[in-house]
Amino acid sequence: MTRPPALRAPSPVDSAEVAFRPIRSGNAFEECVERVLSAIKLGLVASGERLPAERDLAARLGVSRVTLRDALRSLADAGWLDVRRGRHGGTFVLERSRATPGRPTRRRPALSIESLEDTLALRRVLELGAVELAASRPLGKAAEAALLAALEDTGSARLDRYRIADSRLHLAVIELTGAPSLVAAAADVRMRVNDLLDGIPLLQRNIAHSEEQHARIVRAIRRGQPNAARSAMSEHLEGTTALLRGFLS
Amino acid sequence: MTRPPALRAPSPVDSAEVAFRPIRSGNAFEECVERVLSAIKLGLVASGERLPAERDLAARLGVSRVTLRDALRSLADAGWLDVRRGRHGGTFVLERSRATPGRPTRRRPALSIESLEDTLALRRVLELGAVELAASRPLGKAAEAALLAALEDTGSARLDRYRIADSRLHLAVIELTGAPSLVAAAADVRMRVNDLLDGIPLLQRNIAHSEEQHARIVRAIRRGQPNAARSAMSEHLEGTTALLRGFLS
DNA sequence: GTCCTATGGTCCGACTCTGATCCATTGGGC
DNA sequence: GCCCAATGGATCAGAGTCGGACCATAGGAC
Repeated sequence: MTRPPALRAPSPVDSAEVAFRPIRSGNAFEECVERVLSAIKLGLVASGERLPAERDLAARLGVSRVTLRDALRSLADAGWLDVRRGRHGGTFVLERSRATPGRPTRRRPALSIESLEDTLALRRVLELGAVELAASRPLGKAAEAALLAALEDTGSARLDRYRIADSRLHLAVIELTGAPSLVAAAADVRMRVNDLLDGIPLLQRNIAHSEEQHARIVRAIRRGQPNAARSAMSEHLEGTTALLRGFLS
Repeated sequence: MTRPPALRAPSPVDSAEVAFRPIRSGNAFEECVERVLSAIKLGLVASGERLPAERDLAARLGVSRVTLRDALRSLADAGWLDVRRGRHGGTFVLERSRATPGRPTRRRPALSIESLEDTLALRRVLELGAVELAASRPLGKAAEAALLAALEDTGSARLDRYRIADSRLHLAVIELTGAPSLVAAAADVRMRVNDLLDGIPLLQRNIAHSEEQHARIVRAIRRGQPNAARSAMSEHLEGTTALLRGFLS
């Protein structure tokens, strides 16, 4: 079971503190960069795919086109995007050949033990709850196909692509709940976990282990077994949880 | 069990849609109003209490003092706050005598059946996960006292104050997890639920029923019984879930 | 080959928000 | 009684952001 380590006294949280937390985590430009980068890193837009047209994307993000363009240009400069004009132009996600890792670009999040436990707790709650809900709903043909495709992808992904395929699979599971807010929250927390994992080497044997667990999770969902799905997911999350605790504490 | 009604086909959710959702739900002014009002409506600052000083609050919210002041003035105009100068001045939460309900002020959220189910699903996941986690952690003296105090308050709250006391108790439970992100997410979703409940009459007999369930939840937490806590909470949430589905669908 | 259309590229005037500075009020300490 | 400290009140210059209009490019339809 994933429990906060041992019997550490529960650190109190004051709701009033939380109620007055910052309204926005940065200016519009930074948040645009963050969002688009997240979409790429979580595999929500695949390599080679086109982002929505600037006018469209700006409208969806609720941001002016000027601001969005600044963000896109900054990502293009950093080697994430390729921007092309013309009839069938657009903004395309580049193959991320790990060739431009020079610029860190990313503000590293605070790595305190508290924020680590905070992130892990939220992830556990969201992903366990979601997988349970997903397994207790009827599974449409299309949804099942998407799920299986995502599972296949993690199986065939090479080491440097594994994190993306893994994120995509987890989000595919959560999409099955049909609850957009749940997907959004899970995507956010997953980015936080990925940022933490960036500092840790990924081992081939971890992947093999993960793959068995992924298969179990998907099987339980297809069979409509919420409890089995939940416990399989719990075991699965335990892997990265232990890994992160070990490296960062 | 709280399940989406019957076997309705799962509405697909596209992660890419979710990834490009609006970056901010309004301008800085509106979000300040929203936050402060939430803190009041959720009972995070009680009637008669003082908000943090403007300079302090502005810094915490990550907003300029001018903007925050606009928001506070607007809330004072609407009868929520009393602003006083001088040595021991400040911004105080007024007794909300239900006397100023004339101005709706609040933009009513979209009441589609999808957004209702979305909100309920997220609430269920967050609150069940949180109560389970809370019950599986050691309970400090101070935390236990706070929990019992919140439970007392719901018991003695009159009908027009019940919603606040109820919210406060639920958040007190979630605070026990020690995970600020979880508290923040739960506070947000709870505001969404409260907005929905605003359109529905509150019955005395619903309250009596709720109180038994609250007692069961708190008992399970104090005894360190995660499963019991979870199922008590599940049953409890079922109440408003059925109520909302009935009225809004 | 010409035109049309979907896309990115550029600029401008208006509005919003910020950070800083200084003023006004009030109650307690000395 | 005087002064100080903690608070709200007010103003301004500058940066950030927006909405809209117009330009540039490239491929497809005819």
